[in-house]
Amino acid sequence: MKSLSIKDIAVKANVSITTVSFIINGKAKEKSISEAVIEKVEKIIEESGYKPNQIARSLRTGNSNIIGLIIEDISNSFFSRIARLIEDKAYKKGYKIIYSSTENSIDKAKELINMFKSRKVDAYIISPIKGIEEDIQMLLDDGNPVILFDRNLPEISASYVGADHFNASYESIQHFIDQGKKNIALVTTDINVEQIIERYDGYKKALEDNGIKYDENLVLKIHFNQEESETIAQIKELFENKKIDAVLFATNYLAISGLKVLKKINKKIGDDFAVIAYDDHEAFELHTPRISTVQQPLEEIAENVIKLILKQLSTKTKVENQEIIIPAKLIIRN
Amino acid sequence: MKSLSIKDIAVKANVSITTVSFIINGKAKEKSISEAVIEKVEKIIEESGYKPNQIARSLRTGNSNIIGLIIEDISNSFFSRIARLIEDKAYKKGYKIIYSSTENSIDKAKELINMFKSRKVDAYIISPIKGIEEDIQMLLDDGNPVILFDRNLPEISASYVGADHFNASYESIQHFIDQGKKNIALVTTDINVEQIIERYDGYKKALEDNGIKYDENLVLKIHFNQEESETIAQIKELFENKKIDAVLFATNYLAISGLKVLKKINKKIGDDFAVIAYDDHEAFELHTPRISTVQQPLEEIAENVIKLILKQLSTKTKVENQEIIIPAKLIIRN
DNA sequence: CTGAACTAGTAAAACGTTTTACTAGCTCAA
DNA sequence: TTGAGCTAGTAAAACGTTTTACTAGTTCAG
Repeated sequence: MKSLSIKDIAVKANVSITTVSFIINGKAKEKSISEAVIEKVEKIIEESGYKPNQIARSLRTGNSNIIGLIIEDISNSFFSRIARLIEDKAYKKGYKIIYSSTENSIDKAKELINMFKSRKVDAYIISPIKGIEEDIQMLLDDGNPVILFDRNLPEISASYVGADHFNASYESIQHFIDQGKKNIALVTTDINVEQIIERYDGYKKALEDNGIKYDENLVLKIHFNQEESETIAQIKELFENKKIDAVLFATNYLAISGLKVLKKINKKIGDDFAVIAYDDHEAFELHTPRISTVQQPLEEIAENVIKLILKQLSTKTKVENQEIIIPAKLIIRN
Repeated sequence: MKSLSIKDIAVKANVSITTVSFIINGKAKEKSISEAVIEKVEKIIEESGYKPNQIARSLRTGNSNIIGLIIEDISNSFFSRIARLIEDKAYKKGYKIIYSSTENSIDKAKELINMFKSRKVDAYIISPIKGIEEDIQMLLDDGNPVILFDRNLPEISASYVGADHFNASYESIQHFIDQGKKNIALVTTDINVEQIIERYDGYKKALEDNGIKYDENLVLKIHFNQEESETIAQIKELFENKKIDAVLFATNYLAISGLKVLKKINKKIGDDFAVIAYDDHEAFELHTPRISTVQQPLEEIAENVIKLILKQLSTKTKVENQEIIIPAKLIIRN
């Protein structure tokens, strides 16, 4: 069944298309359409269930009321929670989200950007990876609102919202040291993004400031999209063959793998072995013993992302770029 | 900066818009465009980085290459994992996903359907709630491909993909009984959807078949969008005041709350108290002791959803509705 | 040498909106 | 009495494609 068009409404109401359009868009008053006509048309719209074709509208106006969200993986709870918060807030302002996962692939990320571009999304929210700087720069050059989050790209001057990874990591290590730990491991990924590097830098700096020698054997860089079984094997090897009394996991899924290893080799978390995980996860609170964690302020991140987006969307003029760094919280659980 | 249009390409190549369009759409051969022209135009497109405007294309052709996904909550790991799998498979076929969460609100669900409709999505994948039957029926009447998943709506004859909730629940209870359990509780939600009802029916039938009297005091129906603290209080009340030796949680988030309660009141899972959770969650494998779970075959569900969608999209003619029920797996962990 | 069939393309309509520029009739102050 | 300003609208262009129907020239069988 063909759906109704504005023309059908116009014919039914015996007025011009223009008039109907003005009424739909709330410009009736300003364009001096009489009350009687407004009522008549509105009634017909109501009764017929007519809904304007957004595609035609987009084509004409050049904006889509859609915000593109590009993330690493929607099934990662960090991203899915952020996505939900962003969706909620965007929805309230009449924007819809169209998302896609990059899986850390540069090609896929580039493709997604092009896809969104040809779909004329109104704004881009991107958790970027290295290697797509050029593409993002093009978006910016074309005057598109772009907000980076979670990971920054230093070469790009776009607005950015993210947690203070360096300090969170630093504090975690400091906490270990305050507890008397000496052999502190870091399990991180080899993916070359700012936020991971900052976590690494925080680790290193904290050791250094406390006069503990950095030992590269205690840093395990996991290849970012390998099978979990391999990850587990590598962590197992680290835990079994190195003298370690504390470990910081740089992401929640690494921590999950790490906890599986501990279970497997029957190593207990306790006075002589401490663990902190980056990014909270339901499993951590339930784990016995409970796992300490660095909590990113998801709500605040989402809030700020949307705030920046809306600001950019509402003013035609280029807005000053802003970098919003929000402290992360170290939650100590025992 | 204005982006390029097909017209710009046509002018540069000194051919007509039509010719360019034919080339873009791979119809050059069939429309007998010469090899020389094809090459020239393709070169210009390549060099200029021209990408067709999908909005104009959608307006003209009437399809968008977008699939609308309506779920309860993207931040629930069951849905985010399904979403990811669906996204992957759809992406390979050139479709993008636009999703939204209903939060179990009928109004929001209706609104979302309208939104997707006015965006002319090519197909709808919906995890529905009661109360939107009419709206879904309208989509079907208009000839839109619609696949329901996870939850069926008995009054609607659309294609459906989901797990066999009744049997999974039945088997879980049977397992408890085989272990000698007598006082088996069910913690479920009061949300009125097929899949939850089936889980309840399976619980009841298993008790009945084993000659155990159904006791409504052992069934706790949690209001679906209340604060977690209240949920915890209600479960605590159940665990403390009723004689229970086993409990089945009808969703993973209820199980998470339940496990928190057990931790709080220091009740141990073991020989005299058994737990099974519906829908797996990373926390369950890591929990001490590990939590047995009913695993839904996510991959298979996503696979079948996409298969049905693609089948409907590829044939213009109405496809026979299909109901695909996939067995769920009871994973016993100790 | 004719005209059917093929080659290589093109002009223009259509998709459903928004928006600009216009009109015809009226009022009313100078 | 005139013309500026208001009222209540409308016609048509434009957004960027796809697609239908057309053409002008060439080939080649009969």
